[in-house]
Amino acid sequence: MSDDFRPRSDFLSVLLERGFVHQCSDLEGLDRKAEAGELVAYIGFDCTAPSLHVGSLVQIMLLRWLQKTGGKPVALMGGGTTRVGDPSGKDQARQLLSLETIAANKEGIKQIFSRFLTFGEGKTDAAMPDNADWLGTLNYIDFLRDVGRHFSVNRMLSMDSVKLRLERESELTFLEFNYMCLQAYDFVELYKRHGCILQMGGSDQWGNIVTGIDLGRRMGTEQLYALTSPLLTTASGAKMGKTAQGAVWLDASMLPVFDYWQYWRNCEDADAGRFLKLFTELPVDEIARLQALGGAEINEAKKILATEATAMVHGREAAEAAAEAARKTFEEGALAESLPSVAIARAEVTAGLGVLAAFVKAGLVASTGEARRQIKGGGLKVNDVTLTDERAVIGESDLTDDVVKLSLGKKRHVLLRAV
RNA sequence: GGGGGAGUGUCCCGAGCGGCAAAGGGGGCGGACUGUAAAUCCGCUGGCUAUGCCUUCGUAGGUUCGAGUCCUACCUCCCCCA
Repeated sequence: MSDDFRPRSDFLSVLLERGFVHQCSDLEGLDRKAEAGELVAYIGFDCTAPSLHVGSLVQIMLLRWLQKTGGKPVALMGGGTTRVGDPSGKDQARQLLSLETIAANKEGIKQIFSRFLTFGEGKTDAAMPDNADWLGTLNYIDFLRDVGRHFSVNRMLSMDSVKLRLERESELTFLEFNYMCLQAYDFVELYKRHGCILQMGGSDQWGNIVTGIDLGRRMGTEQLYALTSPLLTTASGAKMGKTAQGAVWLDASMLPVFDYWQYWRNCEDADAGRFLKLFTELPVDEIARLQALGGAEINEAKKILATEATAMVHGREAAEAAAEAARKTFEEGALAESLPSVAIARAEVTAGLGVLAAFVKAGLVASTGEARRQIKGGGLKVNDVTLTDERAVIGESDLTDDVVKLSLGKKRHVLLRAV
């Protein structure tokens, strides 16, 4: 990527300015296309999970910015390719999913996208095709003859994703090996169907995308383009979007809004500015000001990051509520109504609920054994009082407005609500 | 087809003379210090109705008072030869 390139299109201006671009096959060419208007670009998402998590957020934002700057975003559902699996350097071949699971996952993912993009039939309305539509009916012989002849095995063998597997002597099945052919074919197909000339994706997709461009040239499309976003890691090098509890889901039923807000609030200082640019839509000069805050003041920036990023996914109201719950919990030590809560039968409390069982029910610990260990380490609190006796019992006297607050460590809180 | 090697705590890597709930590390969680940060230090890191019981070392059998460890068969993966 050339440093002295100055984009004229809104689309690339925003992307470059906000740190979305890792590699691009031809910035100037793409810039001209974007400037001419109605740039159609796509990103593929596989359907391996019932929802999307923070790891896909950069990609989602790319599509959102495209739409905001006058382009047409296409979110390709990999209903077909999910049945194959990307080699992508992982040692383990991906588990093959059933058709029903894939269909269900697709539904969940649609929900997420509808919060970020405007769908419809208009010129800049987003579309969500599924490559199962064309891959599913593909005839093997026809595919080999029309498409397969354009692929060079020599080239494919030299690609990092493949090379890595070969070098590690880790098995790479023919099935996986074909993944990139199908993905390349998707690009050509989307060009034909939607006039899509740009494929975006994470930096690990570079090889696959370029293969698509290449296939396009051989099959007579116009010039296609590739643009990848940087692989996101936290300042200390960990992958984004994973916590001990699992992935940071963008679906409130899989991760409470409060926890989502907390995820951003707890990012490392060094990441705050970068994340504000990528995951919020605040103006960059405003972000520069926030980023410049030093010491404890950077917490203000992180709170803004959390609220803005949460508002994007869960709506402004829910985000404000999460921010308020956090403020009450951490800054006042008060009991906030909107902490994640778990319902429990009143009778259980009346009869006296053992603390070990209570924490397991709240989902804060995985087993009574873990609860015991945490108590020993001073990690569990009931209504902000550190537990010292694992045989303690929660009774009606512990309820305030039918609620007991259970805490694991300083940050994780759940309200147990008697009903 | 023939020969050689490997599979360990359901996060990963990895030690393991027949007494093993199984060394060590990474990761994670908790505590201290801070600012709900980073770095550092300390503790924890199979399950349970718990001085006991149950389930774990690829799968199924066997030898033994006792098997992750020895024997047999099978499964999976890797290497070499054909």
